[in-house]
This record gives sequence, C-alpha cells and structure tokens, in this order.
Amino acid sequence: MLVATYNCNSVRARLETILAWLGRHKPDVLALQETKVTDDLFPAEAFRGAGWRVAFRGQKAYNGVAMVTRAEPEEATFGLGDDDGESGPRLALVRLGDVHVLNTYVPQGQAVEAEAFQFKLRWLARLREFLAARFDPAADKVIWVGDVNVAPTPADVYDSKQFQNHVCHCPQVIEAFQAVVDWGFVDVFRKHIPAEKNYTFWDFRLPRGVQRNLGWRIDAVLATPPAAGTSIECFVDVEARKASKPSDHTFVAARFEL
DNA sequence: ATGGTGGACAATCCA
Repeated sequence: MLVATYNCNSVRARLETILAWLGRHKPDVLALQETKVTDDLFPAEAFRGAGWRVAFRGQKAYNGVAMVTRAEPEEATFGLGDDDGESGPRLALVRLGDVHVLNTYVPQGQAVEAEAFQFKLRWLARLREFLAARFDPAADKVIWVGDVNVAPTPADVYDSKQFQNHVCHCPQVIEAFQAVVDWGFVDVFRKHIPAEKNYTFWDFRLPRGVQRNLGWRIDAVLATPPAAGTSIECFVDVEARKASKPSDHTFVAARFEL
C-alpha cells in the first residue's frame, strides 16, 4: 500500500500537477491539504473521470482536506468530532479494510504571541484525545500523514537557531506535537530518510530556496507499530517542487506491506 | 536588511 501526502495550496490551481502525480505513482491514498475550496466547487469529476475516488471537506479561501483513493473507502469522516464543524476542513480519516489513514492540516499558528498559536497547541492536544478515544496503537493499523506544521528536531529545518521562536519549531509546539507522537506513533519518514537536510517544504519567499535547500520537514508520515513495522520505503519528490507551478510543499509518500 | 512570492478573492488575509 502506497500512502502519499501533499499540501497543494489550492486543489484547483494544482489539479494538473496532482493528476500527473497520481498517474505516475498510482498511490492507494493521496492526502491533500489546503484545497482552498468549498465542497460545491471541488473538482471531484476531474478525479473521478481519471479513475479515482475522492472525499473532501473544505471552506472558502483557506484550509480544506481531501482523500484521493484508488478503492472506495469503507468509511470517511472529517473533523475532530468535538466542535461545530470548525475542524472539519483540517482532518480527514478513511478506513480501507483494517487500515486507517489520517490526514491532518494542523493550524500554522501565525506567531507565538498570537491567539492562533494557542489554538494550534490546543488543536494538537485535541488530536491526541481524538486518537485515544478511537484506537489502540498496539493493535490498530493507523497511518498519519499530512502537513503538521511542526519541524520537531533541529535537523528538520535549515537553520534551527534562527527559528527557535517560530510557531513551527519552538519548544512549546515541539512538546505539543511530541505528545501526539507519544500516544503511539513511529516516525516512518525518519525510519527511511536520514536526518540531514531532507525537507518537504521550501518557502516561496526565499530566492532560489529550493536550489539552496532552505527547507523544512513539516509534512509527516507516521504510523502505529502494527503498520510502521511493515513500511519498506519513504520518499520525498523533490523534483515535483522544481516543476512549473509547484506548491511550496511537495509530495511525500511511503510504501507499506499492507 | 524583517524583505521576498503565491493563492483566493476582491482589500487584505494567510502561509
């Protein structure tokens, strides 16, 4: 089973890029974040016409998640389930047989002194509760992918010192993220890819940022031990970030013997 | 030196 993730920064603007990647890699699941479109305007027919199933939950201009799958999921749900739909466009969960694939777009947080940062910390705490209420990490096969907006170690950002107070790298956010991981996840990305200058995101605003590799690892692939134990590879499609009309993130994928 | 670009969507907001 091949599971992939991509923060597309508008599914409509990146539709051809996404369809080309699907055709090339034929994943079982592609998790998308920042689709930036309401459900009535989501380009579902473009995916279905190319032979894919797609489930999505979005809103106008911001956020939005989608799950593109080869087979129809037995279940597809959205949101953390503890609100009035606020978290829907940030979390998708599908079940394919006994495998659960979770897709999150964790709030970015804006600045450490902003209310949005407290919302981010609470959101991560709520995610741990969401998992604990539904799964047993020792028994259930759960694969968690997505834009987690956290670079959890100094090796996960090109200049760790410069970003000590950044919402994606400061000690408070790393602690909040680690609490979710400690619920029961193995870092499948790190199992296969060395902790040196291997990133998934390069800021649009830095001149030649990709060529200079001024990146961050803020897109994640994690899994509970019963699923992580079967992973055989993980890769970042850096070439896709260099193509015309890229997102600032790129595709990350992992293969499991599931 | 606190910039830069990209997307949505219509003046800025978010990243």
